[in-house]
Amino acid sequence: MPELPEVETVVRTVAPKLVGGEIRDTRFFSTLVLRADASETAKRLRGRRIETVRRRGKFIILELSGGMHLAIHLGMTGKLLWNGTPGVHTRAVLELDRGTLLYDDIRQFGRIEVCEQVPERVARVGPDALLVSEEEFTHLLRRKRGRIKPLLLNQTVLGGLGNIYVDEALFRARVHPLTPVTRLGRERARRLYGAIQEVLRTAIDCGGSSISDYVDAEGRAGSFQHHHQVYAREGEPCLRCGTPIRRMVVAQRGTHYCPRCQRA
DNA sequence: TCAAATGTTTGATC
DNA sequence: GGATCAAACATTTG
Repeated sequence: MPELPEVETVVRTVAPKLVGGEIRDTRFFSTLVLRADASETAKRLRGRRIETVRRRGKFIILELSGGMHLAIHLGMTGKLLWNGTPGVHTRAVLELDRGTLLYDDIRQFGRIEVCEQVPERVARVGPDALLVSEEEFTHLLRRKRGRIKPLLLNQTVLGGLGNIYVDEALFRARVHPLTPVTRLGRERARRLYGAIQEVLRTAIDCGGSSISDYVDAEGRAGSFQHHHQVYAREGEPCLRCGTPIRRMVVAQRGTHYCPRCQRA
């Protein structure tokens, strides 16, 4: 489910419910999604007030009273649900004074971490893809080598992009996924920056992409999947030139592109 | 039965 | 130090 637009949507829908609330109790039905043991995690959370809820890349950060931090990464199938109904995939429950927050995760690639400081893995996340300036973005590319798609997926380089939005942004910028960053040039780097901003902003306006079962904290699906131009469109005509969209594997991820609009 | 799925980490190799 | 690649994690779906 979750790349930057989906995580942003979750944060926006869950923040008004959580901020100001107090964590009364917690329940964990899986140790897999926890980085520390359940009783220690519970102890660190009980009685804390939630002061802020924010996003950093694909992480959701809850700042709690006493300087405690709760970091949630949704992995591939994680969901936060406000006052939802617990089911077989419910891995954690936070009971607040004003309602209940469920963490559901089918595949359990997501992680919940509670510590005094912002966790190191969160601190390592690069500039946020939505907030980065054009200057910062092009400067960042100039210092790197390698192919553009793996680079954009690297969260320490740029925070928030995932497989869907990288493919969509590269298509809109007419950049081939295997293009060496060193050969991008000023013009295409600028185009890529613009495409990333446009795709992310439009996707957030749509409440994200619901490609399997993604929903926000209130159970609402997103609609950006209807605006996908290449992702999961293998064999279908390119919306710009009519050439069938191709799929290949790059960085071990399914990669969708138009062989005509995005020349190698 | 096999492949693929919105992600990250780890270890091997160049 | 980096970049690349494969494998692993766990579950569902086609």
